[in-house]
Amino acid sequence: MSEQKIQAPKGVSEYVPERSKSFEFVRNALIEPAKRAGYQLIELPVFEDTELFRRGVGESTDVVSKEMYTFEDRGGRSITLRPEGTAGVMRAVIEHGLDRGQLPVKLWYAGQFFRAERPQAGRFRQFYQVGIEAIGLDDPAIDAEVIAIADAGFKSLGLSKYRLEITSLGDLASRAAHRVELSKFIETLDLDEATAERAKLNPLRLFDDKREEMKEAMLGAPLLMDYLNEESLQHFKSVMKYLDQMEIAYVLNSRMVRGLDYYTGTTFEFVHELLGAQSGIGGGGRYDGLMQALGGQALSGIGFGLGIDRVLLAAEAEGIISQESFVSDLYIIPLGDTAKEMALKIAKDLRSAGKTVEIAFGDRGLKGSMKAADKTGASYVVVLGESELESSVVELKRMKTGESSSVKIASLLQYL
RNA sequence: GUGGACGUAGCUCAGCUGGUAGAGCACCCGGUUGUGGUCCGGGAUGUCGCGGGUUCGAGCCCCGUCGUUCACCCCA
Repeated sequence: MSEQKIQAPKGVSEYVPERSKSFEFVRNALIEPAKRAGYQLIELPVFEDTELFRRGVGESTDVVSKEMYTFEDRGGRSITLRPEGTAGVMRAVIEHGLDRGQLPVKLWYAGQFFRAERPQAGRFRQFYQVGIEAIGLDDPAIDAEVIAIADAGFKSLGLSKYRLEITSLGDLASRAAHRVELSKFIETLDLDEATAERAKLNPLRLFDDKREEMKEAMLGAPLLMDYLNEESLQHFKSVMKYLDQMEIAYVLNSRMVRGLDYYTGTTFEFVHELLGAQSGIGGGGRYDGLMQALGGQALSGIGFGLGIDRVLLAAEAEGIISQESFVSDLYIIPLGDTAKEMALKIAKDLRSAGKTVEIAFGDRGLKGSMKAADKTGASYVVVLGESELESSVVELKRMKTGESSSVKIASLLQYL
């Protein structure tokens, strides 16, 4: 009698063969450009002190106010499953004094993140991100490079149906000035309760409303871009200039909104055309006050987070994920127990020489084993039976052509 | 959190106005002794998501629940 089945928790994304191969491929492709630009791995815990996100991400954000997995551990501490990566990285940078050496500190990470949202296409409660952070310098060239690294990852996968949107949120002074004007404007609007509530929390949010009537109403709203001070404006112009020079296409979106409080200055988002409502495949920006807010020095930084799940979805939507199957070099079919012992030994030796070798287990018939070998896509197959054991010579069969040749077991390696 | 759709074998789905389940693919075995991909034959598989209710009787109707999915919201 079987017990009741246990299912995965609601809304998690998980990857099993064959698709796990595509996931691995996408993840590595997104990491590679960061490595080539000199970013180094930082491996962090998936849970942190809840306070880190309250202060780092911001109490007023949806992420912190209603989407965090927070619980008390056995010592009565408030723990939260990380909903994003930047805060944790900053915490670790401060804790380990990484910012005491040469700047910028350049780090990359990859892993799972958690947000208790209603699941939807491309939106999961546990999801995967690849991210980088460049901390300590305010050079606009770094902004451009960070963006270029994300873009390089998408391009190396062959993605083309996406666009890069950029804007500048300016510094604190610019934002404060704009916020006053924007709030005044919003007061002239006739809003429903929920929307008014959102406006109170963060008036910029209204730029993101998807309803046509709201888009129209916001048409005349004052734009933050027009309130940037000279320094912010120059910085942003430089970023655009560098992007132009690298021939990275972008569109200026002065109505872009980001949901995390720490963003300042250069802010960007990659949007894929084929994905539906959850179309952001990556995003990031500069954060001026974050490190200080977490008890560190007053250093600026910039980084991004790329959604592996969504990039995979996008790649599948564009039909550019190659489903080349797992291929082993050699498939050994042992007939009988002595042969099985021999097979294990041969496999072990060839593997230590770098070959991918599989063995037919379970004493199934030769025909079945051949079928199994065929399915794995093995390049070569060898049958180990009485005569082979006696002569120490096997028929090395090349699966593609069906041809085979006699090879000494001892010298198998040089024929693979 | 709010609203809509959906939930039948591993996968994709069929199942007429309620009468206790089927196809294709996949899987396993075989087609004379030890060689795959085609073909032929045979076979296993489901408490019809779960729990209640209506009914003589429910995969089909009703309620609840869990899950998936789409949109809002939010974001990767």
